[in-house]
Order: sequence, then C-alpha cells, then structure tokens
Amino acid sequence: MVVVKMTEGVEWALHCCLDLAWAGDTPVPAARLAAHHGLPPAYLTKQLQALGRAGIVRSTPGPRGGYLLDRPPHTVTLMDVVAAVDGTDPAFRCTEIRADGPHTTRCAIDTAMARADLAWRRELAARTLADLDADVRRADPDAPATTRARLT
Amino acid sequence: MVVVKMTEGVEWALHCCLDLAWAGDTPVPAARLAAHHGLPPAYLTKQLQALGRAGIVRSTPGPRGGYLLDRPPHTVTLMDVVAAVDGTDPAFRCTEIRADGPHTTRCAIDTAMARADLAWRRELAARTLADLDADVRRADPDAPATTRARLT
DNA sequence: ATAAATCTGGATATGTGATGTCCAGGATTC
DNA sequence: GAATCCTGGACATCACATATCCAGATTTAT
Repeated sequence: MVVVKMTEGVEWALHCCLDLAWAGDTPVPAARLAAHHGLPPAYLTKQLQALGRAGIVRSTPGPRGGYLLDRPPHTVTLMDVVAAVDGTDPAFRCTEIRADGPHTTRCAIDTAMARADLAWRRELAARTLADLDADVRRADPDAPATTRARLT
Repeated sequence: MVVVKMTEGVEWALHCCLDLAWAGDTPVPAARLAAHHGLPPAYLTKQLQALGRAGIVRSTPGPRGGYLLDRPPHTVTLMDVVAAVDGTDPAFRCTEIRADGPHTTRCAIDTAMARADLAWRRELAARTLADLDADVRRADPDAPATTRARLT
C-alpha cells in the first residue's frame, strides 16, 4: 500500500484555481488554462472536473463558456483542492494482521502515522487561495493582472 | 511527479525495528522477521539493508547471525526510519516553469506545500521507537515478551 | 435551425516507480 | 569444510499516475 500524499495534478489544480480567482467572473476555457501552463488539455480537464464535483469550480458550456471559481478565494483551503483532486484517501492504514488474536487496539505505528498525516492536513487546511494570492502579490504585484489579461 | 509518499516498506521497517528492540542483543535473521510478519523475505531484506546503511540496524553474518538494533530505541525517530527506507526525497518542487522571465522568488504554492511537508516531518521526528514501545506496552504489556520469545 | 464552442464522462494507452524474485559472492560460526 | 546468513545487483511484475481519444450533451451566436 503506497500512501500517496500528493500528485502533480494537485499542483495544476492549484495554479488553475488561482488563475480563475484572478480571472474574476469571466469564464476561462480549459484549453486556455492548459495552454497558459503548457499542459496537456485532455488531462487538465480531468482535474477541473474533479474541482467541479467538489464545488470549488463551476463550468458553463458553449461559446464564451469555460470555468469559474465558484467560491470566494478565502473559503477555499489547499486541503479542499487536494481532497478534490487526489481524493479523500483514507490515511495510513497499517496492514499488519498478526495472528495473535483479535486486535482490540489500533496498531501503535498506525496511530503515529495518522498523527503525522493529520499535522500535514491541518497545515493545508490553514491556508486558502486568498493567502496564496497575497503571497504572489507581495512578490510580484503585477502578476494577477498580467495573468488575467492573458486568460480573458 | 508524485511528491511525498510513503511506501509499504516503511511500515515493515518500523515493525522490524520494534521487533529488534524487543529482541535485545540477540541477532534475528531476516528470514525469521519475514516469517513473523508473513512477508516475502527477499523484499524485506531490502528494507533491512536500507536501515543498515542508515546506521539504525547492524548485521552479523554466519550461523547465529542476523540483525540487531544498533542504537538505543529512544534515539531512533520515525523520521529516521522513513528517511532510511524511502530516501530523503527532496520536498515538493513546483514544476511550473512559466515563460515569464527568471523566477527570483519561490512559487507561492511551492512554499505552502513545503510548509505542510515540514509539519509532517516534524511530527515524525518527534516520536521515537521508545514511544512506540510504550504505546504497545500500555495496550498489551505482554506483547514485547511474546514477540521476543517468538523471534529468538 | 444550424453551426460553432465548450464541457462531460467513459474507455483506453503509456510510463514510472513500488513491489517482489532470484542469484552469485563473501563473511562468520561450528 | 560445511552450513548459515548477509550483500548487492539484475531482473520481472504490477499498480497507478499520467496522458489521449471520442461520442454525446449543452449553450451561444448567427
């Protein structure tokens, strides 16, 4: 059992969420987002659909359609995005099944790993898209406007 | 790119470390450890060798040989074991390479992820084999002695 | 109405890395 | 010298992230 903490798809999804936050209420087609990041459109689509199912993003079909951020940036945590894309995988589960009788208590290793996993999630849940936006503006105040111009 | 992950090998390595702590100064052959957990011996060997290279475990060849824990349990953190088995992988690296000039500052997403990863590692570094031992004894005071008897 | 743009969701291919196996060599004990 | 056990590399296998494709549905624009 490999406990995967994060896939590349999360990184893309986060960048796109930030892009959509900057794009405001102008829908951005998946193809444009993909081109902006130099990503394969067909795969990015999957991440966007996952974000849609999680209620983070909304889509409108047809010409002038595309994706919109469906919640205020300060209400979308990084954990929300990770959960949407990588799934809300069960945390570390110790696979040990010793033949020493019924396990009444949880394996100590399992508990320790779950604690570390929780610390990781807590950190991700403590930061939102608005925080990322603030970080970017601090380093490069023009980035949001530039991105918006490129995407809309 | 899968960023941070944990392999099944870590779980096995941790169990074996605890087993060796209980076995005291009696060497335990890899084959016996594997049988005790119902694991493929040839693969467990790899984890044990990794632990050896990290200085967590020591081995003696020949009859009556096997593996020994090479450090006091309270000096071996879970992070040590994870690093030994899964490698000290570089933390999350944002792969984004936009064509908008040289990146002087680190990507905001990268920073946020690194922070979460650090929280995870810190939690693992805060717990040692001795802590696990204490947890197990609290739940089942006989477990260490039982395991020791089975392995030596 | 018709055409164009865009999303939806499933089927499927590809590639990487974890998992698992095997073997020839060397060290140690008896 | 024989048996036990570790070492390290080469190799096979398998799961899953990554990537692609396509037939349908939905909306906008003319």
